Amino acid sequence: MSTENTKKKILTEALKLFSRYGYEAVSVEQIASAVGIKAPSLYKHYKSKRDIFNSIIKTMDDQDAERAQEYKMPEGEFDKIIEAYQGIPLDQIKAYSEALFLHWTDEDFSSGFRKMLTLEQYRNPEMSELYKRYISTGPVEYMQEVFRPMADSDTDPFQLALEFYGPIYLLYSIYDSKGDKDRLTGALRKHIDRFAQTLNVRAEDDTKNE
Amino acid sequence: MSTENTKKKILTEALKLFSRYGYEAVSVEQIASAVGIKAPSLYKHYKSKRDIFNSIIKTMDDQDAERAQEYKMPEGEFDKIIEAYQGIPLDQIKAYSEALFLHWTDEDFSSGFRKMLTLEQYRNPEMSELYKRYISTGPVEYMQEVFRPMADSDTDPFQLALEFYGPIYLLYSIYDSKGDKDRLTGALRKHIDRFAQTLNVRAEDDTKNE
DNA sequence: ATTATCTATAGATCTATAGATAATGC
DNA sequence: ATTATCTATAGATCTATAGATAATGC
Repeated sequence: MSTENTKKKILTEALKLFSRYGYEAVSVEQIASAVGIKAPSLYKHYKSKRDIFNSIIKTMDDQDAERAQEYKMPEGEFDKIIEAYQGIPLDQIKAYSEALFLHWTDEDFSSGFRKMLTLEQYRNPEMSELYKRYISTGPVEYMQEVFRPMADSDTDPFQLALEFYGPIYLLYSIYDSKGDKDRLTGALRKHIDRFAQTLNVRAEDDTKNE
Repeated sequence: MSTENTKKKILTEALKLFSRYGYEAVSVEQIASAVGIKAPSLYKHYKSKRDIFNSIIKTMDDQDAERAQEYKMPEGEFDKIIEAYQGIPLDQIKAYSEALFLHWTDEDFSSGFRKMLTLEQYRNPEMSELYKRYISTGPVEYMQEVFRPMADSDTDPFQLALEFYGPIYLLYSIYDSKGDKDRLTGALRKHIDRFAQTLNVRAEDDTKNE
């Protein structure tokens, strides 16, 4: 196998192990064994165990930047992003949410990365930040901005974001333990449909009461 | 300090560490140091590191059984429990959910236990089962049974359970990173109110369309 | 007198390096 | 000729035990 392939395989096998047992619980020997080499051979590719871990995070960062381009999401300051998303149709939010769900569950690397962050989230501020950004409060804050124009007196954006993203966040966990891709994607679609319907019903209700 | 107090302190300090770093990443010396003794002294109270871990789980099991009594929840077969809960008023669900939320976030032992399970959930089947039972699919299945009578053609119980419990499950995670108890308890209450309101609005809507 | 804690340490395991050997590429 | 892998091993750390010493309770 070529050097580059070995280096890549070390990364993916390490992620597999880290995402299951956590960084500290995985030995360099376990990683090497999964790759099919001896532990000392790893050090020709990475200068330390921590270096493998850091490379995983770097890889995710790079893929994330690529993905942002691919989805043609607005770039630049956070303020600009929000502005650009104010007029977004719900259909687009739906397609985007579904893609994101499959990304964090069905794709090996991203799914492993999410699980790894889940296991490392309480350890140190950097891991906590990454977990928040990708998986927990990040998406909530993002949806909050998306829903801001739809909010009224008794439905603040945070509440809407919570009710939109909560079930999705829970579906990640259900996927981890049961993993019926089609059923859960169906539930996700239904959830978004119902969420949109509720918003409409509420809006009509408000109009009636005026 | 008395023997029993030391034994208890070892348990709580170990849980604090396990819930932050994960079982494998915590050394016996770290636990001992948190208690204020040397590592070998631990072995007068617990026969191994794993024994401490098992005692934590045992303690949780016992507390859980006690709590079930305290809340006067129906006991016995799952079928019986469901039957007994069919006619439950939403106010009671609300109070129970709030108590459960504070239990898993605000109480040191339960909150630590939840975090520990979060970190151990992918490692082995036993931990996976406990995580599911207490935190993820367990509550979903439970709410599914509670909502079964309210379901109709386009709203299956799973969907309702997902939309009810999803935001609560997400609030655990938000609590872990931000931890504003009052604000998040408020959001929880609001969520349950809105959920109940939506059910009513939907029911009215159905009647109108008949 | 009994029991909790201590120091010392055995034995396993873990990360990482040194230097020998095998594989690969000009 | 260069580079990837191997064996051997240093040095740190980890769990757990043995036996000495200090603290506690009749």
